[in-house]
Amino acid sequence: MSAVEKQAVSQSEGGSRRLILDTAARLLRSGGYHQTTLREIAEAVGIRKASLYYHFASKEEIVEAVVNDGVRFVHEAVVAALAATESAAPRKRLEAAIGAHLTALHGNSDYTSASIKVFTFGENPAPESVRGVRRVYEDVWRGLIAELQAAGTLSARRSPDALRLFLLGALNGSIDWYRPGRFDVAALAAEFTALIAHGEQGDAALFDADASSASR
Amino acid sequence: MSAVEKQAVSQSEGGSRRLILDTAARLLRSGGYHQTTLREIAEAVGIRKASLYYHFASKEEIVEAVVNDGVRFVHEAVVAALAATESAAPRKRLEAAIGAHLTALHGNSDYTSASIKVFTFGENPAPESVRGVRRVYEDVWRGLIAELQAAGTLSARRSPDALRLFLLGALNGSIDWYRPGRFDVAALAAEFTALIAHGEQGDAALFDADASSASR
DNA sequence: CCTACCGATCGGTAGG
DNA sequence: CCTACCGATCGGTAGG
Repeated sequence: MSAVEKQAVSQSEGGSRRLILDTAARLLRSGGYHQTTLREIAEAVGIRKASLYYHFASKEEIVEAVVNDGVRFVHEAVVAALAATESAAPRKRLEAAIGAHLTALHGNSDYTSASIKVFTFGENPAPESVRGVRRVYEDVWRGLIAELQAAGTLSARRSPDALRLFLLGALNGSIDWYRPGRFDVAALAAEFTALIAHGEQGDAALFDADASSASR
Repeated sequence: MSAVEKQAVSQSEGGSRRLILDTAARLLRSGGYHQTTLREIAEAVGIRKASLYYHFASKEEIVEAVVNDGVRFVHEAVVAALAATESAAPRKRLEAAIGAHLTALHGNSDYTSASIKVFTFGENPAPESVRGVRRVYEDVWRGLIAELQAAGTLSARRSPDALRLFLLGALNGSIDWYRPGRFDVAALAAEFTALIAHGEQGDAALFDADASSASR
């Protein structure tokens, strides 16, 4: 079976849905909702625009699928990072969660950054499914922040809501300035953790590695 | 001269340029670049769409004017806040600057939030004038952060770039969640200041007022 | 998954 | 600041 035949088969077998979403995610990441057209998506995929309607009912449905997948992606990454540091120091868990969030945003997948881009510049009220998926992810941070405030890693005197909104805002804001090479994600996660976490004296070792690369 | 006559005169005398920009700012704030059309702007102003071209050469020119004014507006507000607290404690100066930035974003003017909305979701590379105006504003924060790190209010061990990007990202991110009534700007400024500034013991009085209103 | 088509709307221009 | 107009492009549909 030739590569062309294989592609034809894989498309007819349903892989084309994923291919459409991958492409849409990439275009939405850089162009946002209105700048991204169905024609662009179709052309990049290699089909006709009308054929998109064989897989999806509307542009909104495509965008919604990308946005939800993007939130689920970062959600799973952060949950995994917390599971992997289950018995580590609270501060390490925070750093791991921040690192996972930043990696989801700036790694190889376009879904999460597309999600932020589209949602942030959300002209229309986000569909209910999007708000639900997002809230579930935010709950992970609510839980983590409560844990860290109880442990004293984050000040118990601060509003948990303000903490979460401030931190997630700062992390998501990195899509506007983050460029690989200027910062690397691990160094950035360590910097951001140190910015809001107590017990700075504990990060002397981190600092040597951090600051030199993060202020490069 | 009545208020209505005054308005009519100011419009016929060239106030229409300002009126167009005010209207564009309001629409750009809620809709972003692509969602905001010249027809909408013209209709809201009460003229024909083609007449916009009597005042501006293109949509881009209108948007650019709004965005630059928005950055200048927040810039002036922060500079004024710093001037007003010139001899105050460094921490108070930080709080004043944060409060001024938040007030510019969430106060009565639409320009700054339109600026953030359009710039953030900046599909196209921002025009040179926009990048210049923005950089001048960022320099205010560079200076303040250096001052605060020297004073020990912000940790000198943190990257100044990371501090600035983190803080401004968090502040600008508030356009996605801030609603008057849930938080008030002054309480929010105090919370955010406490989140990143040292010397937390000093803010016991603030806290009593803060947390109760900020976590409402 | 395709060809062919549609009404709506976009930013912008001509000419006054 | 207006009327009148334009080519381009949008998301979406018909019918296969």
